[in-house]
Amino acid sequence: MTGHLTDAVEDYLKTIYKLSCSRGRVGTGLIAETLGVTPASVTDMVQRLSGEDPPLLDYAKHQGVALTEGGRKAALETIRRHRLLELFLHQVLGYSWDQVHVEADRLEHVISEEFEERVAEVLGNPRRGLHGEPIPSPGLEMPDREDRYLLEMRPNQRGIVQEVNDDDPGLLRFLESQGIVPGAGFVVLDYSAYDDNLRLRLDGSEAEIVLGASITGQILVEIAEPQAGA
Amino acid sequence: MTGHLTDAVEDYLKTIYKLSCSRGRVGTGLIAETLGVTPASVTDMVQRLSGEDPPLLDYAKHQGVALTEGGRKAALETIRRHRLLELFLHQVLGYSWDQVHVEADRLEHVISEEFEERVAEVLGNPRRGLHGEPIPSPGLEMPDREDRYLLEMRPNQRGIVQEVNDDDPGLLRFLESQGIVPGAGFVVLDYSAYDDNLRLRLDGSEAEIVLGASITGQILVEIAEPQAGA
DNA sequence: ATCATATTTTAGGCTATTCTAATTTTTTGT
DNA sequence: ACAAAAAATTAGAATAGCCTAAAATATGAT
Ligand SMILES: [Mn+2]
Ligand SMILES: [Mn+2]
Ligand SMILES: [Mn+2]
Ligand SMILES: [Mn+2]
Repeated sequence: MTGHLTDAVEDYLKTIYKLSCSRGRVGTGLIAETLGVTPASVTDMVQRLSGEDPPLLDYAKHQGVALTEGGRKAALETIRRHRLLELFLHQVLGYSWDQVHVEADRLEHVISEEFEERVAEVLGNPRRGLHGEPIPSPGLEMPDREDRYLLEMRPNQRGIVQEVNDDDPGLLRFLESQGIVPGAGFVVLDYSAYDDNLRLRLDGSEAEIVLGASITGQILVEIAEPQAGA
Repeated sequence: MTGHLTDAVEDYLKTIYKLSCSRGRVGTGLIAETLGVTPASVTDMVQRLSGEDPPLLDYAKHQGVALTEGGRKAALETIRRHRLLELFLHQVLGYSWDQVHVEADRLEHVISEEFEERVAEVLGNPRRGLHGEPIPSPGLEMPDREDRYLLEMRPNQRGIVQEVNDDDPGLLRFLESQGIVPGAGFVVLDYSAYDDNLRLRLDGSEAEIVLGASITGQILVEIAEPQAGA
């Protein structure tokens, strides 16, 4: 019986899911930092979650944690709710794209299956969230993605913005003001090895935009290999 | 500083508000029964809430509790959110009127002021909830009401349904099927002193409906004193 | 290989909420 | 007025989360 998961547990699982996409196993320190709690609290929680009836985490002392299949499903369930809620808050209640995350982060733990289904239907069963995030299917399948960080791009490469990190409202407002939103096509003009700045131009715009690594590391893109004739 | 109130505290205040509308001070036993917890838990909670910086409750041992002005405001804030949410779930997400209460009872503790305001706006700043409940104004004013229980009515009196108790889904489905919804006018045909049954006929309907006291005690009505000439 | 640093875990505590069982207070019925 | 019954309170304990400070373990640099 997977009884009900508490808000805290859902947030831990969600966080571990996201962190283990890049790195493999995740250390308690990183989880603590991401969640804004102390490492001691994380150790405590991961020990509890790895000792459940069907464990949600795979944990060994000093080895970090990984999600079990059950933990992964629970994480994806919460992520689906979160992303549907963000879209809903924007499209139905008129929230701006920098406001939705905080509200969704609380609501995601409280809505019923029924609510989730009705929201999905009102939104037309979307596959992408407000910031370009893929939304897990109702059956909790998550598409594999080949997106790269804008950070990795170099001059003359073309790309299309796929997703932007949504947990910094200030950054989101800036990106929106610059037209850097999912779907926007662009070309990289210049790369500066000293500070990792990228200079780029959005399709259909004259203006050139210079972005530092702390921004380009938050943006996922699809890189279009440069056409032979150009 | 009234820091954030927990879900449990909000539910206690809401419950005490409703109970103290009929009776004056409320005993711990009644609160316990309504909330589905033990009397010991209630004693504990009311002692905490009456000992806060600005107390939310006025409590004296064995004397029951009453809300302070702060407690009343907090209760009305939660009640406003609850009733707006019920309407929203019905009108925007298509919930039926017997489904909304349970969902709203969880969401009411989690939505932000922003969410409340946007929902109110989408709904057109309604004054009445889905089951006829008055919705406290944004400034938390609650209209005085003179509604009576259907229970108290006698033959030949006419009335208009104002509000039905919404915490029993089965009853709500029954009432809807009979056309007993807020706004419905009716006349009382008969009263049986033995079992307190009432027989009545809804305006624009031929059918007669017989209701027992366990139902008529859940329905608030406005009684139209019988016109002189009829 | 060894020591210094960084990371992780343990130990001990705190708050909020609830429970059960025991006790106290109030109410009621004679 | 008094005992029995009902209601309320206290005492003691559990669970979930979180914290700080101390101890243990791992890493990595000479
Ligand atoms: Mn988000
Ligand atoms: Mn969350
Ligand atoms: Mn309700
Ligand atoms: Mn509630």
